[in-house]
Amino acid sequence: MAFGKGHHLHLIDGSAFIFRAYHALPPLTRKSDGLPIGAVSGFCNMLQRYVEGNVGGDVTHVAVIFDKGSHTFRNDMYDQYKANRDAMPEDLRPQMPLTRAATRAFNIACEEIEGFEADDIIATLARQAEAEGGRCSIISSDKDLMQLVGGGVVMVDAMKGNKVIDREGVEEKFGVGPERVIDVQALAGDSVDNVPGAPGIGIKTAALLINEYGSLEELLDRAGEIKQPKRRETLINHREQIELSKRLVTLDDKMELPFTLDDLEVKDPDPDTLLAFLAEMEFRTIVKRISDKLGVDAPVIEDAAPVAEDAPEQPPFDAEKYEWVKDATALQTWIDRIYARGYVAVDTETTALNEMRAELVGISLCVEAGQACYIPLIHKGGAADDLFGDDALADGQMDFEECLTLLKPMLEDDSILKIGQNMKYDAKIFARLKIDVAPIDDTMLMSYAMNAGLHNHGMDTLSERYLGHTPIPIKPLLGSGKSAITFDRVPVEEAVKYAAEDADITLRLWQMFKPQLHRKQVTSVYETMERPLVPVLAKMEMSGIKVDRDTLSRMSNAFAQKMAALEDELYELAGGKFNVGSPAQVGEILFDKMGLEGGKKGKTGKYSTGADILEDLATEHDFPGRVLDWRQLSKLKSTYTDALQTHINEETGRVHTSYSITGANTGRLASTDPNLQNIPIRTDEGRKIREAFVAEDGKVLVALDYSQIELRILAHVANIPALKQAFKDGHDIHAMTASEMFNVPLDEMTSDVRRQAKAINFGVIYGISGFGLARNLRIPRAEAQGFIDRYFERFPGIRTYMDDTIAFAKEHDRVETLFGRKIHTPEINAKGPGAGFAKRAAINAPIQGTAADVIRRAMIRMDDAIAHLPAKMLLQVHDELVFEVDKDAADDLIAAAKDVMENAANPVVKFDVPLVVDAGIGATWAEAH
DNA sequence: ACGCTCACG
DNA sequence: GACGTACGTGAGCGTA
Repeated sequence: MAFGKGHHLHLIDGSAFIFRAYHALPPLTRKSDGLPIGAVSGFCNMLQRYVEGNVGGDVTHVAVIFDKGSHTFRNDMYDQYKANRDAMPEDLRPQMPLTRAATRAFNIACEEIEGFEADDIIATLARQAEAEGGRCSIISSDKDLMQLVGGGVVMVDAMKGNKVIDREGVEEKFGVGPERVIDVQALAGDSVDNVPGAPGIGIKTAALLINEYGSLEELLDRAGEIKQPKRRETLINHREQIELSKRLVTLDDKMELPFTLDDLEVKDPDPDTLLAFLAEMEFRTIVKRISDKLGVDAPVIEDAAPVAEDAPEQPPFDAEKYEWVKDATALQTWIDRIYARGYVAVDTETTALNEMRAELVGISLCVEAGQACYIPLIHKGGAADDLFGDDALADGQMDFEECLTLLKPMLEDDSILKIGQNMKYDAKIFARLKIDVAPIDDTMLMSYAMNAGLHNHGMDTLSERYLGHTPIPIKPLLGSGKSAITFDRVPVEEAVKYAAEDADITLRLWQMFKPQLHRKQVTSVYETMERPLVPVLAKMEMSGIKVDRDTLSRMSNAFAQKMAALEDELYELAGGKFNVGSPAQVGEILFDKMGLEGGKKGKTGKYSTGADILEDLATEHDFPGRVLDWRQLSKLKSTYTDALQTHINEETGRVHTSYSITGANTGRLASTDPNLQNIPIRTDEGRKIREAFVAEDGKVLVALDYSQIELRILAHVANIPALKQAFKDGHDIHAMTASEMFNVPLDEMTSDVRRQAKAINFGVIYGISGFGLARNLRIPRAEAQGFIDRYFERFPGIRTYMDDTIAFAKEHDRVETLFGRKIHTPEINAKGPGAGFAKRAAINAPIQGTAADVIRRAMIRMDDAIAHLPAKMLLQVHDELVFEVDKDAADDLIAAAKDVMENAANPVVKFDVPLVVDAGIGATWAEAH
């Protein structure tokens, strides 16, 4: 039957499928021979899901289109086309032919043509289908294909839940109809494909211009009429480049193809061929699924692939099935189910992301994959009550207090495990409502324990990677910018789908991760250093630290005055007004206007004006020094004295940061909203900011910090006798290093020599390089290299440690801390400049990570150790803990806390060197440190 | 949204 | 042999 009216052609962008599969899955290998097959596996799953999704659909013709080779006619037009693409990963290359074989095994047409991109073939076929009066759906999210939409052609974005992109979708993305997409692309260019376009013009501006002038050609011809001088010149000066860009982005839709539309007719796969291929790949799960579906016996796979165990059969996600809990009877049914099961996934919806300010809006629960509910509590928008802004409660919601009263016993029940994704957030919301959620599990922390370094651990990432499911995005529900609404304004109907799905996803992730923890040997890391931190941090964050607004405000004013004075001086020196805060303008004045030497342009074409460069120039001119002074004040004012005031909570009068447990790959915490881990201390002026951090009346702040913890850990792991002895004897480690290296007796040590040794000591922790040390010490590179050589000569154990660490990383794609925390280093075997980064990170991670483990252990034990004292732990700054305590109990606190910190490694790790903790007391953080 | 700059350990 | 590099973070600003 010839393709024509009533027929529907599906064109699948093969490369997009492959890359998505590759990035979505861990690097699986075939068990029998170690052949990488992660991408093939994902590709087959996607094909299978695609085929299933279209059973009974109206698809009549289908093909998967691939790219062939990397050289196309576009490279002949422009040699830089796609020149910035990274090389294909080594473990993906051998999988490329297998994806073609997989396509054929599914009996789907598989096409690729030398010298052309898949997009050109897709364009040609789409136009042919259109000409024959049929329809065409392109399965891809590549915006380059949007020019084809219209007539009978649409795109289907498989990444976004098969969202259909039609004419309107294209207009939304490009601001013009499909016919003008290439005009917009020609102007905007494309950094991914390295299409130059017109410098400084993005999609928004391009669409504006094209809509005004009708077409690119018209625009270029009448470019002289444009009012904005910069834009006018850009278009006139870059005409050729823009026209080239248009040719690059225009798809060839008139290729001569060695096959016809009729050849693409949908055919059922041959079960034997398909199963044989899948069995050969050792895809146990998908073999079983397809055998069951076709009603045939599954071929025997000798060696079970490990994927199968991790991916038990799960019902598909179906937002329509989630329950809207409206009353106590319905809720009680859920509570009964939870007790029958022993565990429940919980998620809260609130009015804000800041837990200290957010109000609880609703709760979702899930007890079994696919079976979840949402309990809306204070959604607005019931009876129209426009006088009061529609603030009436929506119908179908149970009483707030009644709901909490019913849930509280369950949430606090020792026998019911509460599972969450980032449970610290939900626990804090509940804690403010006097509910102590325990015991808990946290899928985000499980992922972190298993996969630190591989990817982030947000719900969207985890769901996509491990469940192959893209969660309902929150953006469309809340909107953005000025018109954004809070979750209590989301219609309950929509809220149920979104909120219940989160609990559903969390439960499914937990079911998958729980058995993996053992297999990946991170159970103890998770159970001793991740999960127990949740209540500890929640408590610290809720305590907050008192910050004195008046002190900050006074400092702000003083800074503003000094800045204004500096600005006047700078304008004088520059011979005119300019924006001191603009690095670009500072660079121009220094290097163009004043003609100073040493201007280096970065990749954006701007002069670099970092502090190190300006410091070098300060000897030649007054200007750069003044800029540095101004910058320091500007930083202190905007980031600290001004911004910090906005973070003072109205109710508590204190600042409540939020610690991210999974924020840093090494095991360190990260502090946000505000970041209290980078409050100034290095300069006297900045240090004053710490005077605004104060204790309540009758109390004092106590700061305890580990002395040289990373160097002590280095001395231990690299087993350097001289360093270990120096720490045991309590000597000045930097002076000792200097003495050993430069053969200077300790009593003749100069501060300068000690400073250099200190830089080397730190450099070693960071994965030292001659270049880095030279820059840090401002000495010639050869001299720096000489220092390093001498250091390694004197402490050969350090070099051995570094080599061993890198060898371990190369073999296992990860490094470990002394406590067993695993930190993945996926780039360690990469070629190119990335390799250097990866090596240094691999050297640093076990040291920084072990120190992070030590303080985590201390924090977890601290609660009990100081429970008998009128004291609270408030802050953690990597190697420092800050407490607030009644004045007369300060000494007791110091004794207790110091003991916990110094012995935090015991009994798991027995350090050869003592861990020493220094203490300080004061009315402010400045005094205490 | 992204790069620059700079605050901390 | 050249190239580009100290490790780990977060926030504010200017610029597109």
